[in-house]
Amino acid sequence: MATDQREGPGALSGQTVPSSSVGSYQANLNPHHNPCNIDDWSRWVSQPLLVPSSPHSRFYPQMDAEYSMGLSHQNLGASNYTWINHHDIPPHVPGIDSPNMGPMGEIKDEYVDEDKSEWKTIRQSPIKEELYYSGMLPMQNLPPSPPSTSTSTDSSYPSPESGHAPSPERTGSGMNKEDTKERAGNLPYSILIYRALKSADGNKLSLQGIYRWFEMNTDKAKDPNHKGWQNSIRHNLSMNAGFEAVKEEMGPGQKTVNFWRLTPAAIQDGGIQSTTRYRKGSAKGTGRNSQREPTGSDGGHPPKKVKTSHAVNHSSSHISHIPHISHIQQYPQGYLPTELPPMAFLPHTFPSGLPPVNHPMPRFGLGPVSGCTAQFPGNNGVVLDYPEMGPDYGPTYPIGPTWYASSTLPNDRAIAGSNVPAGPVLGYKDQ
DNA sequence: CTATGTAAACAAC
DNA sequence: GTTGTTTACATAG
Ligand SMILES: [Mg+2]
Repeated sequence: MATDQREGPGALSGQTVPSSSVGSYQANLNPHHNPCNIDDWSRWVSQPLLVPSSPHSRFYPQMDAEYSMGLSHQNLGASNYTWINHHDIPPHVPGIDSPNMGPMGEIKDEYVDEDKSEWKTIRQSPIKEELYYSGMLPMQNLPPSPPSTSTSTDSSYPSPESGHAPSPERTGSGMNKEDTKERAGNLPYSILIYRALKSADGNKLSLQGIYRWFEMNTDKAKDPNHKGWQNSIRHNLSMNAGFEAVKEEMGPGQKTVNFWRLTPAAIQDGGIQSTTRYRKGSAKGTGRNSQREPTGSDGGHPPKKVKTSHAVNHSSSHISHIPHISHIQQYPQGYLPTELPPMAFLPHTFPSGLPPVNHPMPRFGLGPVSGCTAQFPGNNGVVLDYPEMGPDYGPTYPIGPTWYASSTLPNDRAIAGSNVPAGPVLGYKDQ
């Protein structure tokens, strides 16, 4: 069969934590806010969390009320990601069962380092269906696109998104056909890819990012009927001129990452065109305003040269002082991650030893992230730095005026500023 | 014919 | 093994 072995769920899941401030959730008009449709936002509302001092901590966490999303660690192991998605876990009711409350409701004041060795055993979980809000995707935070005055003479797809983000759900009963249709349903790959990129910051995503998007926003990745979906995606990316590959340098000497980006034309015309134009002698679309990728030669060829761009600097100028942090590193150009490496959602094992709680996390692009830590050789700990007030990803605790550490876990070396306005300034905790 | 999905060969990493 | 490019084949409309 020699089937393309590249299919199937591999590394997955990018994600984001809804960043709200204190108390209850309310519509966030912040353009950076990720309006993902999760059925019950209240479950993700920041909750007061008293972070106890840890003898292990090198920092000096204050006892100020801290807000955590109640979910934390991400394992950035090299492989075998799998997210946990236990629907059997009762919704977390803010205020009722605080993470720091014991079975009896008592507040735990003892911090116990989590045993990460345990994570490995937890990790093995089949990817369940009906995950969260598979249908939706953020179709906002994009510069006002010019009216889709599709002037192309060729067949171009009508602007896919008619304004609204497909609603989530399909679990259980409700699911009107319209939903099925408007969702990522049976739309062709080219359009889906378009949507994926369109929804991404900078209209670009890595191949893996696109895969992830498909996994969470379409059925292609789950449905056994769609076998070579990844192959198809690649095929479309390559063949459709509406998608271009761009190399992005993450900094001097650092690795360059490849992204697939929507062509300006594709964005302007409000959509991409048919990927069809194989046919050896198809003089179709080879003409001027065609968005077709001109067919050069014939075989499996050297990857086309890709354009190079640099990450944009969205950083702020000032940096807060970070106590007890060494190797403070600021990305040369204010590394604004386009997206993060694949991450897995692991159940949050509370320090108190309570049973782990697996929150269904929204999974998709990292729009609202303004900064993040890099992957550490050997381990984990990526921290997302959100532009909004509030903690970043993980059970942060203050280590300074505007800085928060992701946790006190020995292995979580990463820290990031939080209330810092879009400060992609990172620090490493002394090991 | 056109558009789309798949498979697959094949090059370059 | 992954990422890209491109041809070939099948099929629906
Ligand atoms: Mg292309």
